[in-house]
Amino acid sequence: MRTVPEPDFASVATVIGDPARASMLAALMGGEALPAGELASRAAVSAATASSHLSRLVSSGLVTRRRSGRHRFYELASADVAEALESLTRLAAMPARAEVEPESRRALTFARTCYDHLAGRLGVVVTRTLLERGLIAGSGYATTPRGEEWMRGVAIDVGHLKAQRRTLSRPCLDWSERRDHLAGAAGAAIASMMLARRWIVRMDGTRAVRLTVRGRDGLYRSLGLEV
Amino acid sequence: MRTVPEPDFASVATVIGDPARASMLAALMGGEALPAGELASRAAVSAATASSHLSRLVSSGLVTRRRSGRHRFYELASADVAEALESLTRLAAMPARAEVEPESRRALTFARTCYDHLAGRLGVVVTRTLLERGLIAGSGYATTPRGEEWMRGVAIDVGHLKAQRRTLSRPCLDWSERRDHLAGAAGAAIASMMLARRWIVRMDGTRAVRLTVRGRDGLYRSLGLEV
DNA sequence: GCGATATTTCGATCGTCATCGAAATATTCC
DNA sequence: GGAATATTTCGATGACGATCGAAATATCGC
Repeated sequence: MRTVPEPDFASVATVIGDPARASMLAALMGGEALPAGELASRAAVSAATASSHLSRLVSSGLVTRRRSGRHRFYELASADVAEALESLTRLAAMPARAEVEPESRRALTFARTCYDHLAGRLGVVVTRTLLERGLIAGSGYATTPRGEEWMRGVAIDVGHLKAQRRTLSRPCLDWSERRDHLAGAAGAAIASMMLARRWIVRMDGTRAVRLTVRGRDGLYRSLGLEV
Repeated sequence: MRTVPEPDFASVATVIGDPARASMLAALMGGEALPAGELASRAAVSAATASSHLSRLVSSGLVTRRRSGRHRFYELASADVAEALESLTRLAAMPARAEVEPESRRALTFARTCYDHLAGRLGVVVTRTLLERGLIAGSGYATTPRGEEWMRGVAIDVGHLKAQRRTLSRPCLDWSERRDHLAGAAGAAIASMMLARRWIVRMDGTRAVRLTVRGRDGLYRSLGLEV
């Protein structure tokens, strides 16, 4: 038996691998902090079970806990966690879905947050427009000089984004559309800008976001995109 | 109970999370195909147990099987799998190691492959030199125009690399050095070039590689790097 | 302070799955 | 063909951990 030391990714994977914990992580992928009770119901387990799972998620460093009165809010610990979950999702075989989509899923497939960037049909169509306009390019979705210019035009501090350890822009597989949307620091900045300007607003209780009239207008003015 | 459908990353994580399977995957991160028996001994389990694990790895799409006589060689299915494992490793808490490193580990910490690119002290020092020479830049290790030129100079087809879906260049945390080394399509191409020119050669049975005299010379001539 | 709500701790139960040895199958070498 | 090696299948065992209800703790609203 050899005893070559290896980095221990097994323990992290075990933590993520439990169905209840995975549901909680998926809920937290919306990017918002959620209380324990909400996470319990999302995972369909008792409060007691949820509590034990949550403390494990915290002690393994995947999730952070913040107390606010009698509630305790949980949140993904970092963008690294979101990226790891995303890379696992990419590996997961996408089940073929022929069924009609239920009302509850409608909003989610139209537009939602994927941790800190935009996903769903809206995310995909915005990304396609960025490509068509030459603001991002190539299969790696690299930001072009014209793309940087555009970002500055919508008040995004590109220099600040480039200083981060994070990749500036990259594709992220959209599970409902089965196509890529834009992720990375630029993707996050764009979604953040859209939220700040109230082009999109979060719908409570889910990861879904709603496109406002102002947003429709903003997308048309800044990208020539008609939604 | 809500039944909003979510992508199923739990099942993939479960597969990765078992210690025996994780050991096998870690061994396969070396980038080479290995036979079942070898993987059984790396994971310190019986041949029967290994066989069951391996078929699960194959059916979940993480690993591919190729038969060659009475052997069966296993290999990571794609760079996506390697990237997912890497992102999990980044999340795994690195244990503080104060111990003297045993001989068996020496070669591994000096230079090894991390799936398809170079890691270890050599990987880190080459990466640092690329940064100092301005061939890659920023905390995202983006390839610069001068970097592309340098790659063409060592017979790497940059256009081909850019056409891939993969990120051209990005950092990857080195678990033995606790610093980043270069990964992505460019990192893979450089390691591949070094192997092809026999600047480095694989040491059998491990992920370790050895720097040849020719390699020392090549690194000096192409990068001015004295190892 | 008191009832209501949110969360955690405790203790017990139960199912799943990793594990192995033995036997079966496949392939090579001579 | 027959012995040796590589791998898989089968069946049985055992351990870990996910689960819950009940009780404990903490906070809020009044």
